[in-house]
Amino acid sequence: MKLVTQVLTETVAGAFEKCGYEKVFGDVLVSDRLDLCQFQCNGSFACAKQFRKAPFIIAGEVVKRLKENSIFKTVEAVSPGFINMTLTDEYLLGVLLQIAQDRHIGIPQIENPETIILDYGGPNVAKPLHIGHLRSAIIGEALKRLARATGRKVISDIHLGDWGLQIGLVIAELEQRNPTWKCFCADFDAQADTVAGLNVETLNEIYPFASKKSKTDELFKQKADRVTYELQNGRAGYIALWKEIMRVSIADLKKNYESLNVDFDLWYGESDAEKYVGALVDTLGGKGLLRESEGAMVVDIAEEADTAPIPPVIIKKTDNSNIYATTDLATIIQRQKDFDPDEMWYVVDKRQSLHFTQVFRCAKKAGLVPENTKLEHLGFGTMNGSDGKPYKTRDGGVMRLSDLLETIINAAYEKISASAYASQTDQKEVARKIGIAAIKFGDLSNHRAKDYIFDIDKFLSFEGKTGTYLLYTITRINSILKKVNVSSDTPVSFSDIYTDAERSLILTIILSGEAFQHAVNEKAPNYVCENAYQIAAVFSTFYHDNYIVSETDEAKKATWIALCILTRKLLLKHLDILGIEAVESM
RNA sequence: GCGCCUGUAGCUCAGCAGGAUAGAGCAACUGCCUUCUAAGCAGUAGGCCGGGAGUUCGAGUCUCUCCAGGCGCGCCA
Repeated sequence: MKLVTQVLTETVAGAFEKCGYEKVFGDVLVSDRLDLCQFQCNGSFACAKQFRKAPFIIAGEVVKRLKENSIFKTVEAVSPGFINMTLTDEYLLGVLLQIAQDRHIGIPQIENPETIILDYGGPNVAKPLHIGHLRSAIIGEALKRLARATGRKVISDIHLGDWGLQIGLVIAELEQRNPTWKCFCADFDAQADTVAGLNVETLNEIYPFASKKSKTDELFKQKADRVTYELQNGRAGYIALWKEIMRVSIADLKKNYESLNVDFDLWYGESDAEKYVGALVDTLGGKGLLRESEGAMVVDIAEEADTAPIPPVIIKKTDNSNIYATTDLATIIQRQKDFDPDEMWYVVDKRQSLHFTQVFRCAKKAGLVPENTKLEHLGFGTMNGSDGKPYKTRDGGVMRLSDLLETIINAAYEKISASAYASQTDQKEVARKIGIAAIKFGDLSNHRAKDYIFDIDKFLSFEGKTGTYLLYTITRINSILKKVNVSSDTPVSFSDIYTDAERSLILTIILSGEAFQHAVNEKAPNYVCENAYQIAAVFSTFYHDNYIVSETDEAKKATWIALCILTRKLLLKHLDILGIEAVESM
């Protein structure tokens, strides 16, 4: 269905045209002065300039035409030239009913859905998830759901870091510790020989250890580089061990992402792009883009308009092994071949923006994707501690994602245990949902590209503008529906608007479509958060002012219940898009 | 050095397709649980939107400049 502002824009644009002006001046916005009106049009000012006439006069002429329209309760020209509009209650109720009956509850659908590959998550195998991985997962998941909710086709890919030096480091360290393992023998036979079993704990411990060691121990670093190269070139023993690392690590990752309610269509990794590296090098070579520089093979991507020197992309390192630009480019070839997408979005730390500039330019230059394919890096900011520096645990280490979740979920559990409303059976599950909601909403309500201060106490309080508040609002609605014995999927109807609080709620619900539109255009889930909070807050006022269960006027009561049902449905939709699960009671 | 990003209330942040009185939450202070969950509601107080200049009828929002902070700048990802 059409957005209300869109319908009004057409109406007002028509009025401008009838008055002899141009339609472009008819843009209608949600009023920023809700005390004066619901919608406004400021086109008279620009129109005044062009037609050399006072804005107030023009607004007056347009308003005269608009008054012929019965959808307005009031429509007036206000000095110095605003056009202020307020819709009739009948009209609002009509739109509300449309939303209630719309398959997409008023979320605008795109006409020509594009196919988008969404690359987020990006964890490294053999490396425990820490809070640095949180944002990519949360933001990427929300963007995926948001894009899908507005009709787009999205294919999500976790893009595992499973093929670079980090694997070489782990294998090198394993080899030093267990030199007798069969997989390290030159004559390892993948058919006959088996690999020693690994577990997550070992892997989690070994990577930080090896990484640190490589910085001080030059010989070890050289060994890791050699292992990386040999792995990428198919040494059987290393491949077999790598497969074991992958098996253990992916199982653990799946568990972690599942607990965050994050899931991927594709569990591809850098290693899956390996088979396209040959094609990449051929293409680049064939187009004469590849050149040797300081022992490495590179592609120049600097452009004349650049305000800063942009270094070339390294395709092959001095030792002929691949680097992340290589696999990213090879991955683009793979994605183009498999899905022919219209867009590729990368939800990756904003500090990598130079890297993506290089990769995207190289991809375009080499014709790896059609000219009009959009390649976009959606960078996000760092999660800092209250000291403004990257978040650390008390002892200065990097905080494990699982530890963070546990802390918050435990706090939620304590609160739940004290509640009179929580059912005894699923308190653990309810606590988990509340904890995840708190973390996700806290993250997503910040602007994506900005760094933000992560204050764990703020999350533990479960008060104010939080994910908890949204879940709480829904449980209140659930409670009412239970008391009046009405199912949440009962078809709704609305007889009238009885109170101001109600009108505010209705208007907020109606304007949700605009919020979703804005969110998807800007690829900014924080608009969804803001809108969800608005709905919940306005509902809470309405809830506080009017007692629904005890209402004796049947028509009024039925309308209010209908409002509860619709509010609940819409809030659930917001939460779903944010990747947050609701609870029945808490 | 060059480039990118950020600077809004005591704190954490929205707002940045330019519009009429700059919004939340937390913290502080007042009220409200014998009617639907007080994880709530209502209210008070708190701002030269980093400084300066410009564009505009109109700037927190656009441009320039200065200041402060963060980040990035070839073989890690």
